[in-house]
Amino acid sequence: MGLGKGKPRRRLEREFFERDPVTCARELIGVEFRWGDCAGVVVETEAYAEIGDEACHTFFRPSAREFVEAHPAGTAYVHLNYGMYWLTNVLVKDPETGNRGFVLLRALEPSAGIERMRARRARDRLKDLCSGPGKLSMALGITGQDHGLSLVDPGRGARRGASISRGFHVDPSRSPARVETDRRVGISRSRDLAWRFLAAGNPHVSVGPGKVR
DNA sequence: AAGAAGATCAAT
DNA sequence: TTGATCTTCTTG
Repeated sequence: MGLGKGKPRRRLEREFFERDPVTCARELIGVEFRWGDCAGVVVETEAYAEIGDEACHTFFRPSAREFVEAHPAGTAYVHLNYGMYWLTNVLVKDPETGNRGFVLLRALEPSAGIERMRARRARDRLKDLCSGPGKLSMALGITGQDHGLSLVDPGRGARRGASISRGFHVDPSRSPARVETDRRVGISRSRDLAWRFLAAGNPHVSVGPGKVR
């Protein structure tokens, strides 16, 4: 469906994810995320930090701490939430400062493979396809099978036969996105950290800014 | 062995 | 506002 046939695109390399999670989360806004024959522009993210953030899985899950140790920056961290929905993250590790954590993908504006997304989601309206972390994982077909896959080494990772077009792509000539900052959604600890980032005014987000208590 | 909590979603 | 659904971790 025309993927890769538009403007020139550059894949984000591992170095992009070798920084602190908050910076990464902010700078992923406006970047295209491709997954096989589907893609969307990232319009909402959240940062989670290994240290000093009680909402991060590393705070209460030993297995998450082991995952951080065992994998390089740019690895997919996919987990099942509430027994029903897969949530997609990217592992971030800054080798300079030692800052480590995750960026949660919370919403995309669909840009390719839309019919496929509609079928997976059983929804028609564009805004219902990827406007939440569980929704976007479902729309793209991301599951626990993809936990541990590299998003920066195409063709390598846990799942055999995966598409080579998995990962983040930018148009180098694009103007920087206008980004809004807000508190994170659905957490009970470390509520006060303003580590959620949104494409300003974009209708494809999960929850608009200012609506998180 | 059992219980609780959890980065959600859709229907009521 | 509530029910669905299940893995990880903690406690006994």
